[in-house]
Amino acid sequence: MTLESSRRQPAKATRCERCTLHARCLPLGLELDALESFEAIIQHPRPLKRGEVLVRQGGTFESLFVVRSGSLKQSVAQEGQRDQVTHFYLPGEVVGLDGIGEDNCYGSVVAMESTFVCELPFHRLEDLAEQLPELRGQLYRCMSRELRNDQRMMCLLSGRTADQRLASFMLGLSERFRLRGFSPYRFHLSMSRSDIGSYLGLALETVSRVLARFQQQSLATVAGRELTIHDMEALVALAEEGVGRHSGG
Amino acid sequence: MTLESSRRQPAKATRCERCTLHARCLPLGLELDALESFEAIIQHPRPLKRGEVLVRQGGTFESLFVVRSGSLKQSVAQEGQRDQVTHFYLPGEVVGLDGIGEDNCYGSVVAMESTFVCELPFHRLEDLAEQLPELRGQLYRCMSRELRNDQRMMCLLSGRTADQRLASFMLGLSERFRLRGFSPYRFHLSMSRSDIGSYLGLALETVSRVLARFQQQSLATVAGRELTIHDMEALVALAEEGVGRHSGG
DNA sequence: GGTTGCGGTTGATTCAGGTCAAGGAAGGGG
DNA sequence: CCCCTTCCTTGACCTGAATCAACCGCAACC
Repeated sequence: MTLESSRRQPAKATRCERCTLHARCLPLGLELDALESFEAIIQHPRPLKRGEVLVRQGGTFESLFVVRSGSLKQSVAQEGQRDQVTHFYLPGEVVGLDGIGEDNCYGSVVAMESTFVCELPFHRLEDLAEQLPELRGQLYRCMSRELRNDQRMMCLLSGRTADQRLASFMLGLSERFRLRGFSPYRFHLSMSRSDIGSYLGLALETVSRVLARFQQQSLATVAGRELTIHDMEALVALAEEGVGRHSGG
Repeated sequence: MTLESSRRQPAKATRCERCTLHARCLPLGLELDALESFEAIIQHPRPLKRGEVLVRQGGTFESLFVVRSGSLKQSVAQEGQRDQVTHFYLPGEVVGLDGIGEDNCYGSVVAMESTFVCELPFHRLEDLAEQLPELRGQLYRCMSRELRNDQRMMCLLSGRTADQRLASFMLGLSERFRLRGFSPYRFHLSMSRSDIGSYLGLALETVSRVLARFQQQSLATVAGRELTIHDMEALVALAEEGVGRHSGG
């Protein structure tokens, strides 16, 4: 379900070329005129404020979204259970791939701070992809990358300790920021401890404690939501370390 | 990496229409002549014996595979850690979607019993999809279905107890067998306790104990690898039940 | 027939992390 | 300014599941 069109901003022509995310976004590799056709289908819902809903669980699937600035989380509400955070989305990442080929959306997607997105109505994107092999390739690539990420996540959730989960989480974010041209050593966590806990399958208290421990060990500093990584190598070693018999060795 | 072509069986024309899985397979919804073009690209590697490798982790991605009979598991080997089972594949399911748009395969796929597959060389499939919107749609649908399954799995792995994981697992298998025309109440587990444990993020001893408990509670009977479900409703209730504060309530 | 090895079960023990509880810091609204 | 709420931290305690270990059944093989 998209935002009501009455609230949409007047269509400003988007120039992907000028976008700082161009090198990491969906239309990557499109020729000039292909890019123009692509830009023509982009819509811009009004900016979202912290806590606002972009996609409502169970709502009709109509569009993919690309984060332009800000960040969002996807969470899944299940029968009689607390919401569970399944994804965080940073600028340049595609929201809604899991809705393709289904009528309705699997989870809700909520802004964690002021957030701008580009909206891509899926039927128009599909039409366009029919003519642009490059775009088709990009779509497949996005989806399979997400499949691999989810699998990595499944491995993380089943075999690793709380420390290792947090280390992997921090390294993952660090890498994503680095790829987007930000510092991989120092960045802002837009999600709460509770979101992190839900995402990593830990109680929020555990998240808090592990972060404190990392700080004692001089691996990283966490001041509120400002994270500074001091010892990347140690974090990598921790994240990859095998434990026990069941999860590795 | 596919099996060496020298070992391939002579190309027998495949008739998807005649296949019992037709209604649940990739070419679903193709017109007659489209179906013929599809059948033309199908190859048949020789049948796999238990333990044989269909896809080797890190090998070049070339093909998707559809299970025709038998079953396989995907497992991921990580730096200094035990292999982790990430998927089980039953007849009609598509293997290899996570390799699309990457040079090499994310995990290894191994037969758990004598298994036949149809091989679809991806570049040929892509060419064909260019002409067949229906096929494109089916590919997207498969991938997004897998994305949703992985998310469900992530939720299962982070918030649920051992009993709930096993209950969900059994119900998931039951449903998959049902959809394929087999009994949802009584079926064969082609995977070991250790595979189940790895998949569900549990020690194999825990799997064994929980199964024994289910038996005591008359929820199901497990004789070796023959599983009989006695109380489907109770299992559903167990699987959906909220626990504690962190995972629900 | 004995041996070896794998898969599975069961028991005893341990511990990582969940739960409960209390309180502090920060931000927003009246 | 205070109040209220939300987020975070820290401590005490408890428990579910991992670990360690012994053992059984069975099939393959010599």
